[in-house]
Amino acid sequence: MTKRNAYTMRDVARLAGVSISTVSAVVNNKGIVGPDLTAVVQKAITAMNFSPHAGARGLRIGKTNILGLVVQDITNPFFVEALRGVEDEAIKHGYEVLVCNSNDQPDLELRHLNALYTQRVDGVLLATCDSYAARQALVRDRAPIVFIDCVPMKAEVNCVVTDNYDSCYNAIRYLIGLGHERIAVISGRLVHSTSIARVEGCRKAMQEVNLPVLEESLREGDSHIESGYRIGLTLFQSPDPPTAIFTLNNRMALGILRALRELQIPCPERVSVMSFDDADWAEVFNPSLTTIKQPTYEIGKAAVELLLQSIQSASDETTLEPRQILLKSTLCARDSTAPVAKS
Amino acid sequence: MTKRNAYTMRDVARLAGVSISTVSAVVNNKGIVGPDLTAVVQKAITAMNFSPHAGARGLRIGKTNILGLVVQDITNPFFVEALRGVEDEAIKHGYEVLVCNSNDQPDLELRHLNALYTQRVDGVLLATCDSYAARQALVRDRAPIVFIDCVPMKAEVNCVVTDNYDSCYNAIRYLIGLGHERIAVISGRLVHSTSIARVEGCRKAMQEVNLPVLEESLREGDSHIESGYRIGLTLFQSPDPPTAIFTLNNRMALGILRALRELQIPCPERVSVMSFDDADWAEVFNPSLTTIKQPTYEIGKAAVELLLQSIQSASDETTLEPRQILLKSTLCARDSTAPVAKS
DNA sequence: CCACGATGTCGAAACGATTTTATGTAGTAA
DNA sequence: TTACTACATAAAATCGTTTCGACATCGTGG
Repeated sequence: MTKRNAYTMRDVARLAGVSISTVSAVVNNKGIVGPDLTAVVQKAITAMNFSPHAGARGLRIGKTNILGLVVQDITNPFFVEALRGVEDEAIKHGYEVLVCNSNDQPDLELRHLNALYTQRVDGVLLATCDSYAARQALVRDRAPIVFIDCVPMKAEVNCVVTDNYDSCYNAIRYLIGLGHERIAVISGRLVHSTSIARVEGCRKAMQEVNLPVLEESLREGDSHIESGYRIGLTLFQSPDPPTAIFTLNNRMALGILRALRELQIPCPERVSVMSFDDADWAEVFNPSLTTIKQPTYEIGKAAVELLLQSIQSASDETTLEPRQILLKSTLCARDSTAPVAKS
Repeated sequence: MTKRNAYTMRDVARLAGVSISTVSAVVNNKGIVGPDLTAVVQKAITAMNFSPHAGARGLRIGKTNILGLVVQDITNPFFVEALRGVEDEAIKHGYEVLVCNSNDQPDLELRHLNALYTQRVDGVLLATCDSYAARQALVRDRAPIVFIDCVPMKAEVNCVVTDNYDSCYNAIRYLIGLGHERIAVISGRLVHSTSIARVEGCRKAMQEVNLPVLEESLREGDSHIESGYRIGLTLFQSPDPPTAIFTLNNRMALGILRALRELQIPCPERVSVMSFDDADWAEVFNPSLTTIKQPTYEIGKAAVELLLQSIQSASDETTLEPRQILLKSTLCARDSTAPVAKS
């Protein structure tokens, strides 16, 4: 069905009584075909509901007009919003987007990258799930690539990320400003460059005011609700629980809140909670949640812009210095954070 | 870059000292090449990091191994979870997925469908944003199609949906069982078959117990937070406010909850809230939200299975009766619903 | 009246894979 | 030895486009 009844340029040419190359010229409106013939061809095209075969076109011109996007976890609203930015920008430039979810599995990510290469996508956007694997080597000389959110360690690559370090530095400063001294930080998995940068930012802020950086209150989660919940429970069973918790991802914040509710610990009276990543429910929550909001949509958009430049320069045979784009976040102060209670 | 350095079968053949057809036979392991030669070819393939050009292959065999997925609104977690189901199942059968977001705009949806046809995808999964437009005509004789979630009105098509009618019937019965008589229903836009079916289910349950179906408490929203909020506000400014609210989508429930908080109306003491669509925050909310949980992942999975059958039968030239698959939902009773308060 | 760009159209050769047909080489039996 | 079967490989046609060079037509200026 798919191809049986599909009309080709030859059919159109026959119906219009012109040659194939004329049809091609009309389809790609090269402007070298006379207006009367153009009209005839156009009529034939619409009559047959003809649409050119992208695969054949791609084979000939060596370009598919498809971009690949590989994300760690499509379940995370962060990546969905980035995807929107990617898609909108891609469409604007006539590209389609092949979306792959690696589900935080490096081998699946690799498989996706290989599949994208087989499809000969013109470029790849990658939110890698393992900053230590040398992914960039795998795609080198295959297709231009731009990393988003999570980038390879110590490698000069094109990437677009939030300024994680600064964001977290500011977040902790904010908590310190409220009088908190016992601050727990719950990070995502430390194989992600994002997590590492965020933790560093937190550390810096604490050290700056000579707060002891409590290793036991720096916990590594896995970005899912369960880990936040579990860590929350143990954190409050310790003899000297924190007065503020900063989760480096929004779903772990949900876990913390569940733990608090279960333990009947009032927020923000006894403990302040703050989270990286904003979400639509954050404002409606009771108490509404203080968050750091990333310019998520813009990350996707900027990444595509960078990728298209990269593709362009590759076809020009010019070399382009890898660019690192850092985007600023916003601190959304709400009700889940409050000055530390006197004890 | 993309194609400059890309090796072809000819290169592999040259390196291995065999003919192109032999390489092809090895790549598609047809099992007709001797074991020793196969080894030689394999070595050449890995040495060159060769991977076949999907476009060329597709051109020849008339199959791209790509499926298209068009959704109304990728921002809605429902579609993300369905997407996961689609992708996992697609990968399992060697397909890639081209994801498109129509953003609830019929013209954008149409544009996406045309683009997918141009790409010659082997099949399309469509969550249409307008049940009244005759989308199926547009794709007929182009590619097999399976509708998910939102289907065209009065048309015999392949589709996979939740049993919306029954789900809502049961939901309202549940509220009635708690003693509620003044029940407000907030639907999504009534151009979606889902909304229509859900409203019908609600109506049936109310009529069955001779509850007056209050047209003024049946409000049409647009599935976004704002509309829930706005409707919530007006609903409680009416002289005789409802004792229970059932939103037919989870984001509108967020809007309702915001309105309740702003108006200082306690839930569930003064009003019970219930929502279609479960979400990860629903359980953590305060009070935790009673929801109807759809088998979202399964919808995606089932849709791909159906689509692959459809593709198969199309290439067999056999005809297949359109199938409608109805999946059951689950009622998750939590704290936001309670017996009606005595006044 | 011829030479000459300019303009507009066409024919044919790619692009990289698959598949059919043809060819070659052994091995077996008459 | 010859013929015939098997089997492994080679060559060529094909899929639907794009694009380059060729060709025809025409008006203009010499």
